[in-house]
Amino acid sequence: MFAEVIIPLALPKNYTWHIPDEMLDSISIGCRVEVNLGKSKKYAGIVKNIHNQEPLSFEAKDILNVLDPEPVIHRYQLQLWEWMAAYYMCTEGEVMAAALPSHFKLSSETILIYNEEFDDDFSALDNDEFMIAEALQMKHELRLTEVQQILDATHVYPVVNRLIGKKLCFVWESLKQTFNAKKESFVLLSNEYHDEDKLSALLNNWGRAPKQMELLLSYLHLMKTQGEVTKADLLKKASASDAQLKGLVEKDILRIEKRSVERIRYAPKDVTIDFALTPSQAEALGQIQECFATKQVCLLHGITSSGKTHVYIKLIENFIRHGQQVLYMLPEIALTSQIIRRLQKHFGGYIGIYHSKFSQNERVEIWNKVKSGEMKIVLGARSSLFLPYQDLGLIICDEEHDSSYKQQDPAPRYHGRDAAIYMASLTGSKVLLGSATPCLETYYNAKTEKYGLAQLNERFGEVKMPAIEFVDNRTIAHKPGEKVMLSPQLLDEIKASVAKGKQVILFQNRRGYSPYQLCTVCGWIAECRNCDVSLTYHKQSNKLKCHYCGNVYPPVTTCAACGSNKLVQRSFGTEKIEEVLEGELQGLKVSRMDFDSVKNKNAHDVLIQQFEQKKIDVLVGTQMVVKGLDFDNVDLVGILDADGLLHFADFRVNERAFQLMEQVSGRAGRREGQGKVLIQTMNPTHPVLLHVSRHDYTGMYNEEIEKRKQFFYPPYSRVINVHFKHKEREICFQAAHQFAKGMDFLYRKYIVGPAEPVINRVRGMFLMEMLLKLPRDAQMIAKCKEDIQKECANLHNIKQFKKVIVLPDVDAQ
DNA sequence: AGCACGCCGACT
DNA sequence: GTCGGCGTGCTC
Repeated sequence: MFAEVIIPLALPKNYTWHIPDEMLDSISIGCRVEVNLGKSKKYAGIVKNIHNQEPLSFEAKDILNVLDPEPVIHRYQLQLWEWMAAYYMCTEGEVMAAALPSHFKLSSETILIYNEEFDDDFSALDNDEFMIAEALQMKHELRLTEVQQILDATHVYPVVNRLIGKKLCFVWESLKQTFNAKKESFVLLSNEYHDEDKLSALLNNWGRAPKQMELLLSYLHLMKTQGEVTKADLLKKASASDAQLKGLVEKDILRIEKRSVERIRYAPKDVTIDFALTPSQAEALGQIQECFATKQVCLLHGITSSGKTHVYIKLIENFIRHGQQVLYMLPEIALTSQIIRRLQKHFGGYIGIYHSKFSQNERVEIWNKVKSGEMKIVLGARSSLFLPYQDLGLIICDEEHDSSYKQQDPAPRYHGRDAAIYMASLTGSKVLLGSATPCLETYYNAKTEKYGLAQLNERFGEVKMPAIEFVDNRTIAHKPGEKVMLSPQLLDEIKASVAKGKQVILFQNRRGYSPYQLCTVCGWIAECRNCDVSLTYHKQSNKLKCHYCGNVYPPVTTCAACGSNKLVQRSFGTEKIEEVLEGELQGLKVSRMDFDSVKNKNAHDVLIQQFEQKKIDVLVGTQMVVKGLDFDNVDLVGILDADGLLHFADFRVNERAFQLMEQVSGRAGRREGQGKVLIQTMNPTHPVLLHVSRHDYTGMYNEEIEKRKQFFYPPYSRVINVHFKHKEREICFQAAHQFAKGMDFLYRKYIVGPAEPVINRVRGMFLMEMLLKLPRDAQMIAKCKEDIQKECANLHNIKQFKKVIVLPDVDAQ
């Protein structure tokens, strides 16, 4: 018998291994197996299929080991992986790499083992060999990474090979098992003293060691109050030392036991729903349930602050009362402790959190609890789709319009929402998409009745939608060529709001201090060495930063082109706004929330809590302030540079700009009274701004959908964006054109480009892009994906294009 | 992703 | 003349 095995590598197809007879009983589809790949490397792969067709063109190697007594993933997950690889044009191995917590993805490491028969004569060894030999003699085993450290070099194979040749050591490939159950020491009373009489006798006849007696008494007290006592806890609460405890253990009064414990502390498992839905929420819930009777997917279009979460919570309750599991997906950065706390309050220990900030050990723990069905609700980012749900009833995809649902860089470049809908069709689950500003494609699907539609048009507690006002930047005095940062109107409004005890959020979609530094003499701009972007000056660190590759440069004081020192800063980022505000509004507390200010794990939460507790008057931030946050006391929101949101060459700009502004506006006046939004712009009659001012999603939708139809963009077409990357601009350019020529024959009328993107160089690689707008014909799209792959092979057969990287991005954002 | 094989420049 | 650089291709 043979097994088709998925290896977490970008192999073009799955490989087949032979199943030794003795493993036939223990192996099954979905198990991990240990296999050899290449000369010595070992991997843990997943069995996708078991069959008896002997491969003809090669001899299958034996499987070395079956690593799991039962499958780690379900059959439907293998189907999801297969679909994802085909749809998003990557390998199943790449999907596997994204899907499994890395502790399941073992790969071997080389270990050197000292040959004990060696006669310890190191005289014939050279310097490097001697250092390794010495270390080996002492430790008997060395990992290859340790050898690299000792020699301070990466290329250590020659030395290792010489040592093997001299029979000083041999090598061993070992799979590293990396999941460690967390162990904690518990303190227990020896069985003998469970007898009350013996215990009191012991205490009454206590001789020396008063400290030990004190500790014992503390222990007895803790045990009575808590039931279980850990060593760490006991020593801390009794402020005792290790030695005292050791004394008691040696006298066989106490004993210590190591036990595996859960890393994540779960709240008690109970459901508390302590609110009632408003009539409009109840109606929306009714609509959703009605939709689910006939449709698999339903869109909940609920304006900001309408209490969508309450509807979700009721719906979740329904599903888990039927014993089914629920996945609640959010974009990564909206997974704030605010929303987590809120759900935990209602569902306690039934809820598990899964996203990138969790350690690999924690992820394995959640994985297992989801698989066993113990965990009923998962709150997570897109990757939580890959967890092994055993009975998934519902997937909620909140803020479904958010573009960060689409994975960008490593393959699979999948869309969390779309993959969720596909997965739901495999598991027979329902999908609820939620948004105040649905993605155009989604709304289209709802309008054409592919999806159900539920509406929530009333803000919670009858809060009015904020009033939108524009500040016409053209009427404000400013230096030519420079942007208005803070208009007098805005400053006055800020002061007025704060005077009323209210809080203010200012939104600027740019971090840093100043997005570029310009030489006034010759027009030179400081740029990144690896990317075609201008560098942003960060005042706090006094550095220039590239926001594309993260490179940091010292600040420039003289122009690199003409040597003048007349450098000015153009445009402005969050950091500069923060500084200027602090100058303008003496005595007000201004804070900044962006990628730079919330780098470490807790900074974000700390900032939010400070804002909630009104320790901050004005919060300046990027996108981050828009997502997943809910503040009661904000009555003014300022959008500082609306034009910056409207000037991108992308068919989704208008949609995006509307979504962003509408979401930011939603932060104003969330509980009482009417909030105000002040938008600074050079173009107050821009159609998108008019729709924003009326909170008119449908108006924006109707206008945009017409354009999509006219220019054949989604939802009327499907787009695949093919990226080309190469170190040399010319080769990249030619390769893209060569590729397009190859596709031209069948797809002429669907090709846009190829063209150089606005940012034409990232991390030292030049970029080209070719967009395919394909009709919504599944067969044609499948054929086109095949042709892209073929054309890619053709390109790589031409020797100057061998190293051109071709990356297809299906349903590109 | 590794790792082996193979072809060209700077050293004893 | 060799050692070692990394470009190319294969792994069931």
